[in-house]
Amino acid sequence: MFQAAKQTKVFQDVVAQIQDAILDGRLKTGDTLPSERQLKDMFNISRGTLREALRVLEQKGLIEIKLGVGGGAVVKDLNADQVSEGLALLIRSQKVSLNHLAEFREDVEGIVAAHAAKRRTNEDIIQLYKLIEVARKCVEDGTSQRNAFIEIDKQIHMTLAKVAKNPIYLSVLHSVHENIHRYYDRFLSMEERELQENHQDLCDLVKAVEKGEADNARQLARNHVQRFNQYMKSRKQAEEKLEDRNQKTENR
Amino acid sequence: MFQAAKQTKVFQDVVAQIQDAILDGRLKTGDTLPSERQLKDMFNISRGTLREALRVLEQKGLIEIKLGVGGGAVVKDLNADQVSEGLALLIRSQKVSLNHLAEFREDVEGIVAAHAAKRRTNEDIIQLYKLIEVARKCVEDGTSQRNAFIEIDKQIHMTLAKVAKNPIYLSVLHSVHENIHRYYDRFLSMEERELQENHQDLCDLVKAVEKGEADNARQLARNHVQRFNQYMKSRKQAEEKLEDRNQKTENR
DNA sequence: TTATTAGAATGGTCTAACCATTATAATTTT
DNA sequence: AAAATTATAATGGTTAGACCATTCTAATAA
Repeated sequence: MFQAAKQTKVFQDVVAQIQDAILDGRLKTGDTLPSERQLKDMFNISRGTLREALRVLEQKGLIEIKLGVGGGAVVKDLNADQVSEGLALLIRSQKVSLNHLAEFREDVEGIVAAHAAKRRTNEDIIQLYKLIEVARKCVEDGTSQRNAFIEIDKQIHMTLAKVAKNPIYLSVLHSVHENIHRYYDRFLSMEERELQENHQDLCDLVKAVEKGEADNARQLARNHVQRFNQYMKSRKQAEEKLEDRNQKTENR
Repeated sequence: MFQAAKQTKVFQDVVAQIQDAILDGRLKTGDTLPSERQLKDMFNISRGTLREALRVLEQKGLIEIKLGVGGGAVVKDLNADQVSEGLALLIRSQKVSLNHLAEFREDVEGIVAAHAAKRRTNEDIIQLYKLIEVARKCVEDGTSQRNAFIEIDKQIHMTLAKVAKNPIYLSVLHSVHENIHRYYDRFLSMEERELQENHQDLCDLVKAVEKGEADNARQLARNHVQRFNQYMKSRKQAEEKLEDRNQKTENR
């Protein structure tokens, strides 16, 4: 019902003023703010207080601070980093598990694929097929290109989110991919056959999007992600069993 | 492929150390950190640098800083505030529109309802019916209780997200509700009939969840949110037309 | 017993200095 | 003249010490 009461702390007022200027467009992406020594005089505050404000703005992802001559606070382009950071903290604090993340990804990638199928343009399709082609080459080069394939896979999914034409999905999926990676990295070693399967998945998915088959695209995307997740979970279990065994051996 | 290189700035090192302690559980929710003057000696840094670190941790939502005797940095319980703040910035910077938000909400509330139908316990159902009952009373009291109804409606949706047993949905929906509110507040004035419709929607939805009818629950949730959104959009359009007319009058 | 007041601990802010980094200009070398 | 080197100055990063504002606690007074 009510809004938070007025901020009394000086640095919060400074944060609010600069943030408003950025969000209202008075400060645009790439603009450089005056130097700290100028700003402190403009706001009539001390440098320490100003720097606390800048630190907050930096953490919010609104500015980036560069060193040296010509340095200073530069207005950043807003992206999903903040949402991502939030999710990352939730994961590290063990409020979110791999299973939660996997389920969420299945659901959302399905929806995204369906929207993409409804809204794709010719340019979108061209871009998707280009990525598919790159992925194909990775598979051809064999398992040595595993990491490259994973990267392309991610790019294809992010491109689909773009094609879905709703930036919220882009932000959210970016966060999820960024954070699910931490699980992936630990036990990722796909076999050639699995790479091929995944590539085929993506081909079918893009085809469905091209044809505008929303429901089909949804299901294919879900299956693809599900397969990926299943693979990841079985790897994780295998690793945990191994750890258990090692632990028991140590305890003898 | 690579991780960010080592942080050289002192305050970042301090942030990392305290953050790790919190996320590893060495510092628990509610714990109070030593005073700034003690901490600065422990880290062997100046108070200014320490305060920059604390500001960052505060912005991350990890600590809360209290004034006065016995004050200091208190470890906060992690919740969806950060994800929410990120989304709020995306919206205010006009990278996300009401339509985007509405679509996202329709999709996600549908999924959440479906999961809830699969995972509900008896306790969940009891809690939901209690909320439904409160909502009924609001409708009975008429349009004066409009805001109360909206609040209960939100609570029911958030409860469904809890029942879905995946905290990511809880975080994400929290963000969406928090931010869609800014649109709502401006043009919200439901008629009695509309309140009743909405209440009926919720009744049907909870019933479907109770019976475990996932697909049905998904569809009902989607419809309910869609109706809400439609209502909001038409109100918005009406307001914009009015503004246009006023503007033209002024220009004469 | 209750109300008031004084004290002390703690965060908030200020000042003034020096260090570290870096783009640019000046200088030297080739 | 061109390229490499070096100095300069602007800017963020850090430090130290002081004082103010807030708030809990305990001493004091009613």
